Amino acid sequence: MRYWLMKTEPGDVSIDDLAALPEQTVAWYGVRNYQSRNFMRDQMRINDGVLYYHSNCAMPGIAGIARVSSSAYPDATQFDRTSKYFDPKATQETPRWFNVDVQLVRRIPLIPLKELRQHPELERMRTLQRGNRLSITPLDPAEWNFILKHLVHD
DNA sequence: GCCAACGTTGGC
DNA sequence: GCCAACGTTGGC
Repeated sequence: MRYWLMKTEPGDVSIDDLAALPEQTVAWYGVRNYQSRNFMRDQMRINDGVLYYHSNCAMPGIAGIARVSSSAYPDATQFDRTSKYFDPKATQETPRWFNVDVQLVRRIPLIPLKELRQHPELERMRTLQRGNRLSITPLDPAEWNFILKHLVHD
């Protein structure tokens, strides 16, 4: 079992949007970065833990706990000419982009980025590294445990 | 295969 | 809106 941090812009799919979706599940469409794609396609398994992160907004931080709820399959938006994620080089026979489904486990009071940076236990977290822009990053089990034990308050 | 130009990310 | 960081593209 692995753990992941997955970024979303709340203007796109916020934690509240996710909670309102059928099965509280969203296809993690639109990833167009090979490293992030490979994490989904090659390493994610059903029930992996996910920290649902709000980025590019007034208060960036962890907004909820989720889980991987499907294995990877071709991202439908790459074939959709009307989508901004359309990829003319992708075909049904050889898709380029894959996504998993992500299902909400629970919303939590937001853990702001500013707070994450205050804990030495988390200083090596990929997402906190200078210059990191990956929208999907693996988490150490120790980081996951620390966050759930010490930073999530009901 | 190099690398400059360009586009995107995302915190602030 | 700014801008640093970094990934991708494409000419050569």
